[in-house]
Amino acid sequence: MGTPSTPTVYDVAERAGVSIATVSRVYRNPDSVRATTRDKVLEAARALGYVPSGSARGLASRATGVLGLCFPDYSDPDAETEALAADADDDHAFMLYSDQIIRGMERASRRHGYALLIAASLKGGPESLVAKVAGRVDGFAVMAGTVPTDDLEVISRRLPVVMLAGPRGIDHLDHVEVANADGQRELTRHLIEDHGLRRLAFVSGPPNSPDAEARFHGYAEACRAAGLPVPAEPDVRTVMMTQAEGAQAAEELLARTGTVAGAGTHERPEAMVFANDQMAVGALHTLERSGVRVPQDVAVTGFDGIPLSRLVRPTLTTVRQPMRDMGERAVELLLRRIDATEPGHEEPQSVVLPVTLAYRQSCGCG
Amino acid sequence: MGTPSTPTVYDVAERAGVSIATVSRVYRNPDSVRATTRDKVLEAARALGYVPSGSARGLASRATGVLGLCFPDYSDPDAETEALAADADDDHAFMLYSDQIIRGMERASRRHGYALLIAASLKGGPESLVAKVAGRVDGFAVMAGTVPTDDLEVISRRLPVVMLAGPRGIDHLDHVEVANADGQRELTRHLIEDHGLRRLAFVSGPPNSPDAEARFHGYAEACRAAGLPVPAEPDVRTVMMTQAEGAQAAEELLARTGTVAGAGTHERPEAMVFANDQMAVGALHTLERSGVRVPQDVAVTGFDGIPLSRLVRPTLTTVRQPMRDMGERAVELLLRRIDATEPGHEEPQSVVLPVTLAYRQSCGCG
DNA sequence: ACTTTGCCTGGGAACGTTCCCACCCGTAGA
DNA sequence: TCTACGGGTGGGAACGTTCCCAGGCAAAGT
Repeated sequence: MGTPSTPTVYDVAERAGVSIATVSRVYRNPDSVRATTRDKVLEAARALGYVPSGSARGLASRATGVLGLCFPDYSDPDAETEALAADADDDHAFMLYSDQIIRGMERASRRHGYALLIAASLKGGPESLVAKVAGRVDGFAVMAGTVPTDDLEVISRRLPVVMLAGPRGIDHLDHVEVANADGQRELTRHLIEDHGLRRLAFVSGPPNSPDAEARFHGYAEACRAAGLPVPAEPDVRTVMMTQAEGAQAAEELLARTGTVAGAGTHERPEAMVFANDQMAVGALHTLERSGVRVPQDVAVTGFDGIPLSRLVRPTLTTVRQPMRDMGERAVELLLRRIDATEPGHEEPQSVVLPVTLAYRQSCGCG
Repeated sequence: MGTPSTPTVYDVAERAGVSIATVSRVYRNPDSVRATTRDKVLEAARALGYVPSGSARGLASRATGVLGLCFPDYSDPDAETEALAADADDDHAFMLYSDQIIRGMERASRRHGYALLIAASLKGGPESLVAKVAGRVDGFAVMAGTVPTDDLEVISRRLPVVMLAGPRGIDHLDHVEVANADGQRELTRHLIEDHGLRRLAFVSGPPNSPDAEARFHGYAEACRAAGLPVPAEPDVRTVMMTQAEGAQAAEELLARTGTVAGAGTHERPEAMVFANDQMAVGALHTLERSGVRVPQDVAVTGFDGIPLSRLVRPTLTTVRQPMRDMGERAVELLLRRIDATEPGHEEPQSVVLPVTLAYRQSCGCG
């Protein structure tokens, strides 16, 4: 009694001389309360320092008004390396994917009256992360590889989940991705047809990276379309797709140059096509050190369109991904499910966002 | 009852043949339950697709495990203008302040086992924003000018609130800010002493911007220290501190050059000191168009250290703010309050983060 | 064989809202 | 004057957890 640590509807009701139902109404549906009563309540609330409990409300109304986003741990291995092309302590000026997606989701959420709960996966306890978010939102988006599939399977039975940029993994989930194959195909076509390059090499990531795989397929398709030999496998595969690995991959490709046992002469590729910008940037450094000129001696391309791609010299030809749109679309998909008043489970929807090409110096354009 | 839309502890308990208390224990304190029992429960939960309700938990335990952040609406007037120095559709590659603070807070929150709830203030309903967040978190940070002071006053009586980068407004709040005056003073000293400039002009924002005011004070102090006339007011004031206004301010300063009625000859300033980077960048454009060379004819400096400041030509000398640290410190302050087991209200704490100077081309360095 | 000591587990009261229902009462229609 | 109607309000049952308190029971101590 008296003044408990945090005032509740009861306290406000008592002070205003009304029932708790009326207090609730004042906040939920102001128009249904007579003006004078409303003012009394508001005044009491102000005096008491009353703030409605989101938890209690969420419990009673079975809706939180919050959307969630789970993304991978920020600190990627390149976090520091990235800085080498810029002021040392300025690297945090660049946005990561997650930042852009956050921005997109935040915008869209806000527009629809939702708040956004974000949580990066902690290597430690996977369960803790999801559990924390899942129980607290009306629906959420997951960046690929953030949440164990098993957990996702369970959770997605209870609330809307949309998968971002990944393999759809669980087949009944909505998901949003970018046109990886299309982008890579077009970029490759550009190298072949517009620049007349013939000997290409593709550097990919691990086989379990759906993005990298899709890009490789686009690359292979372009080769087939141009009548070039169609590779069954990427020329090089890396594990983490980092700058360091990209540098190493470039080295390896250069090393293969020359005579190769049984295969006759192996000429240096005219273009190194990387599955992401990070690797391409790493390669750029290696090539420069080796005295190989880009793009005169060899063209280099990336994928993603990270800010660094434009700062590096030569500027990197790449494929830009609309990460922000991705966030926005994710929200739309979630809301569609949430608003669907629980009736027929609609077909899982899959959105593929178009990418845009950035032709810059490293391929001979710009 | 059969299979209600969403399973609860009761359903799990029933299926596992235990009490709801045990189910709860399995999630909250696994070690307190015998292994075999635990497995039964987990198995039942999995089968049912059970996800603990965050709302219910929050209600019962009076803690949400979530920290909040309210920040101003993203879409600033310069959003598009910014792009003019870069690829047209690439402007979203740059981080805004809010992004960096989000990143900082997210990192720190995660480290301490909290999730982050973010919400930008919607011009429309101010109440709705805060109410939504406030009731749902254990404490939150507010960027200056995002939440009406009255609301803040009420809310801060109920849970920890820390003010970011603003006037502390309400005096019992913790707050975090950067050393605006120090940075501007040092930068100004640099112009005067290291470059030997004498005629400086300061372009500030509106009087109600505490940041801009603090910077002006630092500027004035440096003038006094150098024995130069101490300005009582900035030479120019803008309203929104945008690029456009910066450009206009530069024009105005140039226009003042020449004979001024009654004031004798008014020489062109040797340095234009802007209270933020946005305005400085705008000025750079104007000066270039006017054929005024930077830094030969006039030095230009900004404040903030936005990514654009390094991309623009000449590169902009500025003061970098550690926005990310700001987010981290904010979290620390919040946790301190939260963990304080409600006893003596500690003194409100005020953290001032040091800034770092970036001497670049626009002042004659770099 | 009889306590004592703990480990596990079950009971049940909060936690602070929302929302359906019922109730009161003044006004308009008959 | 009586009935219908409807805006405004109060009562009280959920909502799904957590957590304190007991109680049961087996292993260990006397």
